[in-house]
Amino acid sequence: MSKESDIRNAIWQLAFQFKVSSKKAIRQYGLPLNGMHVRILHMIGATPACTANRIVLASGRDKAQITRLLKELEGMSLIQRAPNPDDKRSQIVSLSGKGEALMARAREAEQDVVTRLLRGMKKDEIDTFVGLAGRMLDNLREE
Amino acid sequence: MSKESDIRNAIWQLAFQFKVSSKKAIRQYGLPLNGMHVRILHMIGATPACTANRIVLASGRDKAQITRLLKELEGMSLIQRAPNPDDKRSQIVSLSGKGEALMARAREAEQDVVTRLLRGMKKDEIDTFVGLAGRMLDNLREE
DNA sequence: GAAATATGGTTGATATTGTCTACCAAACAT
DNA sequence: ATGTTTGGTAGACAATATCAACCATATTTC
Repeated sequence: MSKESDIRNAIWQLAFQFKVSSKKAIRQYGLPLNGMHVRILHMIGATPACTANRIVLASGRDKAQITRLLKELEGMSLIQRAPNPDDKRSQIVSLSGKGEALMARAREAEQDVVTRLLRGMKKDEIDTFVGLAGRMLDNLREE
Repeated sequence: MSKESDIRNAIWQLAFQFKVSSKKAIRQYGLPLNGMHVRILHMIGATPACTANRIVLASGRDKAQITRLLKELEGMSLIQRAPNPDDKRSQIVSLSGKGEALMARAREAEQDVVTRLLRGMKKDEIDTFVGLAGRMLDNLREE
């Protein structure tokens, strides 16, 4: 198997299995969230003055998709919106109290998966992996 | 940002961007294939006595999904089926002449993406990444 | 200051990928 | 011979992704 196949398979298989494991963990915790919900909630929690556009930029996803996801999260009362003082077109979204509580549980669920993922790995190996992944991502984005 | 967030983001963002770039390349080559089509065709090309079940096991995907994908590829005359001499329930699938030709083009398209992905990276860095990814994948599968 | 262009967000429509269940024929175990 | 498991298929639905068109607002240009 060529180098090309190796790297492609590695990324493809790892990402899929990781997603499946995370989804299973979220489900086992009884959380009413999908993968993208959790990802978006993490971003909202970690981003001051968070707007839909910032999530679009940070995630690389289509703005239509992000708009829909935010609507679902709003419908579940996990986030709240406030007018953006700097731009009448947009709103600042933030986690609601319920959203915060739910995200705490989600973090636990995901922590379990990451612990399994990284078992037997040294800190510098993890850092190496993240660093290499970052460089590859940068390479792809240069276009 | 915690170690947990780092690794999760790294895998998530890299996999997505890689998929998007690959899809774009396939499209630019004018190939009538989706991501999963290309993946499956690769597997068929690389697997002697290939059955649906072997693809299910190798890819981790649902057998219903694999069945549908194979049907689509058959419909596009990219693969052909022959009775499995060892098991009357299953068929051996292989690339047709047309499938071989199309896969040659797909490999070119994907080669371009991998070349960009790996730009500025040494062979041992790539091997390290693939090795680390493999270990993580193994960790997740242990359950 | 008005007009043109770009941007943030929304909606509609559709495509692609994924998941779960039930079923049938065949293979395997008892 | 019977019961259980397996390979594959089909139905139904869920989740994720993409593209286009639109509106209100912001920015740029003249």
